[in-house]
Amino acid sequence: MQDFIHDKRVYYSPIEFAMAYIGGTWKIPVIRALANGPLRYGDLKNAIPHITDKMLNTQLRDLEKKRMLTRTTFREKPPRVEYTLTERAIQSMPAIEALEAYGRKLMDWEVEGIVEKGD
Amino acid sequence: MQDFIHDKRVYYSPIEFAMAYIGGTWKIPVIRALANGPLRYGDLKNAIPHITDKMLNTQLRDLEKKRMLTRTTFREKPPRVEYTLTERAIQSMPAIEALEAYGRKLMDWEVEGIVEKGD
DNA sequence: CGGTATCCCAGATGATACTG
DNA sequence: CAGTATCATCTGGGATACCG
Repeated sequence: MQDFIHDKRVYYSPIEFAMAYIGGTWKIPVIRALANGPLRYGDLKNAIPHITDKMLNTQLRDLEKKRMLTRTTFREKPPRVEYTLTERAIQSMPAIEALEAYGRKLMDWEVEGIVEKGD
Repeated sequence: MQDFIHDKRVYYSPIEFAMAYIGGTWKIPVIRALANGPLRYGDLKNAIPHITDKMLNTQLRDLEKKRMLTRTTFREKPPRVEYTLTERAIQSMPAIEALEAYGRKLMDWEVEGIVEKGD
């Protein structure tokens, strides 16, 4: 395919472009945590093991900029902030599930020590 | 899920583990280039735009170590070396295709400037 | 509660040149 | 043909501390 330019960056394939949206260590965990409905910052942090404030913040800002989620502030006492997935993010689910299925297969192979034809 | 330890590294999910096998800029391009059958180093380099010798080598060694492909040397004149995908790599195709489909969707959305509900 | 601000490092990637 | 070697750079992520 031809190169695709977006936001001053060059992508050599649709896959590379998709990776900009769901790649990295934390984007998929964040998307999955929000899959069943909006969550607040604190809930999100509790739902994602090992994530630090810095990484959660960085990822939330980046995902918002990429229009993968929206940030809604409710003027309550105390103020409440909710994060909600957009259609863009919801559409990534099939790819995420395919990745997970493949990851499970790889893990099973490692654990069972299976050696296939060609190894 | 519980943490998964492999080769002295900790993985928090099957997805993270899958990414170790097909993540990064060059692993998927290499796997796809070999999808229709074995290729030699030079053919591989020609088939993958923009890749440098260093990155092609690094990825071939890494993929070989992860048993995603095999390296076969034919004692001919001049010597010939062929790279062939293993079953592990072939099984990654569904995930790769799902990623590509999602990437194309994202590209279309960017180009068409479509704004979905929630944006 | 819901974040920001710094500083820092390792590993991934790139540029360039060289070799059996 | 099929690689290695070196050096430079860029960026994700961690540690730590602070703020309205």
